[in-house]
Amino acid sequence: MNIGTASKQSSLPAKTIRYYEDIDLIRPARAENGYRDYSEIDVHRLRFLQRSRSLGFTIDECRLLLSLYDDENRASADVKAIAKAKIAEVDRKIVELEGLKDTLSALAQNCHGDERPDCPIMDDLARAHEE
Amino acid sequence: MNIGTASKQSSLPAKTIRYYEDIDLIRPARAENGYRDYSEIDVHRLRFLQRSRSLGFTIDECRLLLSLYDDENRASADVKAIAKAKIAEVDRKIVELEGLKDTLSALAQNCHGDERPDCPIMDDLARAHEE
DNA sequence: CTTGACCTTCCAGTAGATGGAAGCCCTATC
DNA sequence: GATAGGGCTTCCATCTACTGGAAGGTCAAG
Repeated sequence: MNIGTASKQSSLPAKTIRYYEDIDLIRPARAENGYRDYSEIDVHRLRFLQRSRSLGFTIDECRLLLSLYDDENRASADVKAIAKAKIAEVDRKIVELEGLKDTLSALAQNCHGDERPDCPIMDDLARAHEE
Repeated sequence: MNIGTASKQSSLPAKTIRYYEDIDLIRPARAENGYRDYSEIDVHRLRFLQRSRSLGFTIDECRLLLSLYDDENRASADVKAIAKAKIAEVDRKIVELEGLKDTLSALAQNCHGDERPDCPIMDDLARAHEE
């Protein structure tokens, strides 16, 4: 099938699919006219990529997951380890963002937010950890 | 002062400071030998940038904040609006990451994580919203 | 035969830096 | 005066994961 069809079936933009080919994530056959020709298996891999990317795995992690996907003898523990590492990473990001939110909220709360120029947010940004 | 000193005083790598100059965020004087020569005011701006970047403001937002910083007649409401928009953005990201974490956690929990190859995580990635 | 949708390649740009190479400049030491 | 080091300069490349667009080939319908 052509890239447009593969795109619909995998929920990936055609541009992205070509890019994935560029970085050696997937290598479709070519039809005689030079068009890419995707098999059902290719589409499965594309969907696999779509799903793992949407779950926040990086391209390199996807590469690793794909190789495990291809490996009949993989241990599920290997997959689980990657997932757990990703969970920990997501957790760290959440904590970081919550800290950020608290700081910003505290600043915004103290700002009267009117026509006057004096502003605690600006003061904080300007002071910026002068000791 | 030289860039090395400005770097220490602003907690920004010299590379980053040069980059900020490249994108017109700051324009230091030049000494006769061609070295960048930072004033106290420059360092304040650098610290301002360091702090606002660390609070998650984009470069363009920093640019805007800096112009407000320079504006004696700014309204604190303008600053507060930017901060509130950023808070909302951070909130959206947190929600998104929490959804991600829940999905990943559910997958990981169902995976026995041993030597056997069968793995619910892989199954999910492979199934990937086939209807 | 033409139109329009689809496909191809290639090049550039996004955000925000960061790494490295080649080459000055400055200070200290011998 | 020579030299060694550290710091400074510019410029170019690289990273992530795409996305946009131009120029042009292909295909099916009317």
